[in-house]
Amino acid sequence: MTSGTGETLRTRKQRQTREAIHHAALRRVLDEGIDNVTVAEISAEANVSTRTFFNYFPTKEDAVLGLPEEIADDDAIEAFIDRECSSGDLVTDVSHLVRSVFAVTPNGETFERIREAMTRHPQLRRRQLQRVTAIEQRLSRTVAGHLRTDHRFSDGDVDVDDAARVIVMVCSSAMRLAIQNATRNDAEAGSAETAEHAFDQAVELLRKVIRKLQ
Amino acid sequence: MTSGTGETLRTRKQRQTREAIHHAALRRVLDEGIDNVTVAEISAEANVSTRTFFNYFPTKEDAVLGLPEEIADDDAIEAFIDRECSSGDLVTDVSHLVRSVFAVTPNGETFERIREAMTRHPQLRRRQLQRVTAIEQRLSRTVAGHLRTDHRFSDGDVDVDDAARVIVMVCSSAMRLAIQNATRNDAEAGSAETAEHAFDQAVELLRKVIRKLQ
DNA sequence: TTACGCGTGTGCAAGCGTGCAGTCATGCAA
DNA sequence: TTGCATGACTGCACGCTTGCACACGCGTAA
Repeated sequence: MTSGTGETLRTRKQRQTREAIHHAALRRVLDEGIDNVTVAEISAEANVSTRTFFNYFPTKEDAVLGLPEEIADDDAIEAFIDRECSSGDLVTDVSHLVRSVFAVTPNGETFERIREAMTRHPQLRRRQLQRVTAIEQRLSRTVAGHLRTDHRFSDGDVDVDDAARVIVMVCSSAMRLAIQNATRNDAEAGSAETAEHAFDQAVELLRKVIRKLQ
Repeated sequence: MTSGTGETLRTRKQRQTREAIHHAALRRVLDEGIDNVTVAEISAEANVSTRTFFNYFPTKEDAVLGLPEEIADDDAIEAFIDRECSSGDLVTDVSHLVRSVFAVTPNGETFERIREAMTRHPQLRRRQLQRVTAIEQRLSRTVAGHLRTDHRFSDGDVDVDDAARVIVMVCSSAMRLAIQNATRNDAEAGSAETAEHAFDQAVELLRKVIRKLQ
């Protein structure tokens, strides 16, 4: 009965509803501006009640951004860090970790439309930046676990939990900087490529400035 | 007619109203928990309409925290940086700058009660942390202006505006860390002194970790 | 096929937050 | 003292967001 990979009817309906709400929200916000569209209107266009709207997305902004079902859980983070954190450079590793949580790139066209909406409406960018800080605590726990195996932090000079929080904070700063750069009004017609590179550039910049501060 | 320093009747009444709302909010939230108190109840206790409540504070949380009338404006920041940013160490200077925006310590007892409320209700701490990021942009502009006179950044190696944003982000991370440390549930009965030192400790920690990351 | 359990959709009521417009008090100048 | 301009307080209407309770349909085991 399922068309895809063991996808049950219930699950499929759910995904369709989520996408219907997301697309309706994105379309109307791009057409009329976020402040001229109500949740009721978006819900009507997606054929659900407003109550159902909020079952799928916690805020109107999130519906426009089309958040993935759930931010990667601890296990996913754990798996990722095991796979990718081998460069030996903490800033690089943690930066990639922070970035991975948001690397849910939908198809190109939709991505561009979301970026366009974020550029036009600061509230959307702010919301996206908040998502970064929202996961800092969870990331800190994971990073702390891995710092315990790092020889540079085994001398007891600094508390490992504190160090992890600092590192995550600094790296997520780079992530926020990248988001800001990718959604500046004066940005050249960015394209996904620019958005892809914005993060790497932010990390590189972070590294340069740290060096100067020494 | 005015009791204090050229304070007109209008101004005095305004301050009294603000304090009445703040104290009512803080008292009831500490007594009953933030989710068991409505804006209507607080407003009633302060003898104003709910509409007036929101004329003074943008959110219920802000009323509990008792935000100062306005975050220091550009001129105030400018004056401060001229006065204090002379240590020759950018991390120190900018950190003090970030900190100064929040150095509106009310009298000790009220301060302790606010800290208690923040410790008990994460929403309050989150709100306080948001205030830090909210002023990052403004601080970045000021810092960028001063970086142009810094020999380390006159070589054109990195864009001054970008560098300023990175530095402010990193230093405000320290500020956020300090706020978190000062309002942890497992903190020893902190006292204002701990809160005072939390920030310096955070900056020192930041410096150590940066050194290890090199 | 039937019957049950559970997840999902919905309406309703309440609280939060804001723009608008009307009323009233304050501050100021004649 | 009087009169006016300005700004503060308020009510109202609306939109956002959430908890609760109920109804309905999907999934499943017999």
